[in-house]
Amino acid sequence: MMEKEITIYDLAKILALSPATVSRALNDHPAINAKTKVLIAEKAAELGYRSNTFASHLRTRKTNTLGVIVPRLNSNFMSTVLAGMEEVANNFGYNLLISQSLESEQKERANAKTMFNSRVDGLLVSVAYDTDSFEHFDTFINRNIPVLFFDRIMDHPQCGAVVIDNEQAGYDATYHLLDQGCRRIMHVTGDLRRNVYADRLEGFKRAIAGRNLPLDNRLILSTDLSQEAGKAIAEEIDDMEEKPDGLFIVNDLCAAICMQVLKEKGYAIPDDIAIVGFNNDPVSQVVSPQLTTVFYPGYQMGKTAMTTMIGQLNGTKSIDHSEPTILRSELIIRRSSIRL
Amino acid sequence: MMEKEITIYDLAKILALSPATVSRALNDHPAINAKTKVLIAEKAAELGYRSNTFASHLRTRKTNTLGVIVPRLNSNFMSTVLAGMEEVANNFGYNLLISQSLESEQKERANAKTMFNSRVDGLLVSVAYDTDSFEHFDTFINRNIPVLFFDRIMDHPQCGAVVIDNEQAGYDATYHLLDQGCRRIMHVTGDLRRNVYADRLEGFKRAIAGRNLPLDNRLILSTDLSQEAGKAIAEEIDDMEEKPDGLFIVNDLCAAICMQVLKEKGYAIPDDIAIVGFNNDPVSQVVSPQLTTVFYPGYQMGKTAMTTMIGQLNGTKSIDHSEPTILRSELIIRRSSIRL
DNA sequence: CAAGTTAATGCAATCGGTTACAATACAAGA
DNA sequence: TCTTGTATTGTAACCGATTGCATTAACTTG
Repeated sequence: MMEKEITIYDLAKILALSPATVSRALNDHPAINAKTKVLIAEKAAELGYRSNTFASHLRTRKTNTLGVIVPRLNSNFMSTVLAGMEEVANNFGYNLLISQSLESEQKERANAKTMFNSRVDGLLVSVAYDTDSFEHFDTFINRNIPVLFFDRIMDHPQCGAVVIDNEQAGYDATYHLLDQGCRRIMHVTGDLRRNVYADRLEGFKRAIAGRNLPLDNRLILSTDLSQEAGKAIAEEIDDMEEKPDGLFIVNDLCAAICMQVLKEKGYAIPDDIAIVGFNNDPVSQVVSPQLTTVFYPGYQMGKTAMTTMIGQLNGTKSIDHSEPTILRSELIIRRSSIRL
Repeated sequence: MMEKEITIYDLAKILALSPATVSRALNDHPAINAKTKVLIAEKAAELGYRSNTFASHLRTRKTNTLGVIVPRLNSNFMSTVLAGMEEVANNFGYNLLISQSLESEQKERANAKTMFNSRVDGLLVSVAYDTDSFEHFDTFINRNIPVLFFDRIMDHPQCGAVVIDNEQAGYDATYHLLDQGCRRIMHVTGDLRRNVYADRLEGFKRAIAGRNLPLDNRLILSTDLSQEAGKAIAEEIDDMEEKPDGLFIVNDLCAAICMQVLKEKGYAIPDDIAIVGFNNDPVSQVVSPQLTTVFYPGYQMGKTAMTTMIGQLNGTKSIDHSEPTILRSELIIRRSSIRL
């Protein structure tokens, strides 16, 4: 039952050729006669030959493996990103080593270390919630291993980045709420060290300023965007004297929970408070009223990031690291925010 | 900047020892003097030595990499399973090669092939929706590479399996609906080739039979459990003459959408129709009324599956393949089904 | 026909650990 | 003192693919 693994030496012996010729033929080397190539390819297929990647990697010092570190896998967005990455990586013969940091810098460091020891050819990262330091990526930079950030990026002169225009998305969402007559909009965001949250806040501020409305800092909340946070926000609103008439929470699940609690407390959505979320997560469609949100092009982001990475590895594309690649996002208007 | 990679030969030369001694010391071989080990370990740490896994794998014919194939990553359940697997794998120094079949047998085959060519030491699989054949796993079995199924399992004498007791879960959910006074329960399930769905159906039938109620086959629907399916089911119910008073849909998102559409059509939940979902997905908590569902112990399942796999690889645990490992699930009762 | 090209293939070293089989040193036992 | 045993370290042959540098045969050209 247990079949023996067949090597280029076996093929060479059977075909009365040298291992070198077999190796070159299998790699489509131009110096090898076309007929010989066919012969070797056929025999290889017949005997179920598969290249020993370890021997190959040992010799070439390339692993054909790329590391991916994400905060969590369990979001619709992330798994879509990964599907996009996987498609491209597969096409180019790369494997993916995927791990989650679970939003902890410590785990992110550990993951990075594992990736480094696995000698990935490149690293794609969406950084954790509380990551402050870049130092665990320095080892890669020092060894000339490309690091590319996506979505949650870090600013580094030698690293590429793929993002959506969070500032614009934040602006659009806020503008829409203003457009629906909201004048006192609360903005619930995440850790402002992360570009995605900081940028959305900027967009929020720009939209407010655009209407010459005052910016009330008490209406800007930095939370962990968890389900508990959603509940806490609703409680807090209920306790406020001057209540907001609009709510822009940059996470759908958090927004959905918050909306649910507000409804239980008797607030009418969207009439008392109009709500906008972020990500176009499936929950945004099952809550009632359905949640206005921002569509995040995950699949596209994954494909773009991977294409960029592989382009850089192959040296075909020289990456301009000065500016991140920016993808289009889109405001999806649903009933949670339509007041007119 | 670009640092040179250090090898055991470098260490050997610096310490005036042989590469063999260095290798053995680093692997904690008993024949090596304790002091020598310390000496070598210190020097290795000082110079930032990292073992070249390819050389090692080439020689030992082990990759320390395990393949994981899942239908999709984007469910709370799956990513929790993976977190559990990752934790255990990390502890034992294994890497994970993760890929999604996107519910397609074809893609599952492709993934399996990639895993095979990457020479994973073992494979953990939750099979796709439409997988019929086992043949793409035969290559692993033939080469004595252990294959372990989890959640969506295939019956094979040489493969282990980790599951929840789907029959019991289906029974409990149905029993609960009956207990709430439902007498005409509709069961919406997935592809009955999959154990998870077939078993839940069995539990459903057992509960119905337990009350001496008739089994109406028109009330058993096999769907793809998608969001669209959820909508279609609601339409179908609305068109029925004898409408069900209970609804057991084995997927939370599908159930949530169905409930939403039913509500729009004027049905009172749970009074007209009581609803139970499956998986304890976050959506089950944000819909109103909150959805009764079955808790799925994902983290536990991941840990158990990985522990079993690694135990088998190390030969420490001899696996009993005749019976799958069964984990406890739990019915979580929420307002969508409480009528009394 | 000799010299120079071109095309196709082979030789052998290399990548960096691992490990079977010595080899060495020193202490205990005869 | 000589033998045997034990503890430690060394030698060298792998693992399988890659590739710089020949080598050989066949073909052109002056």
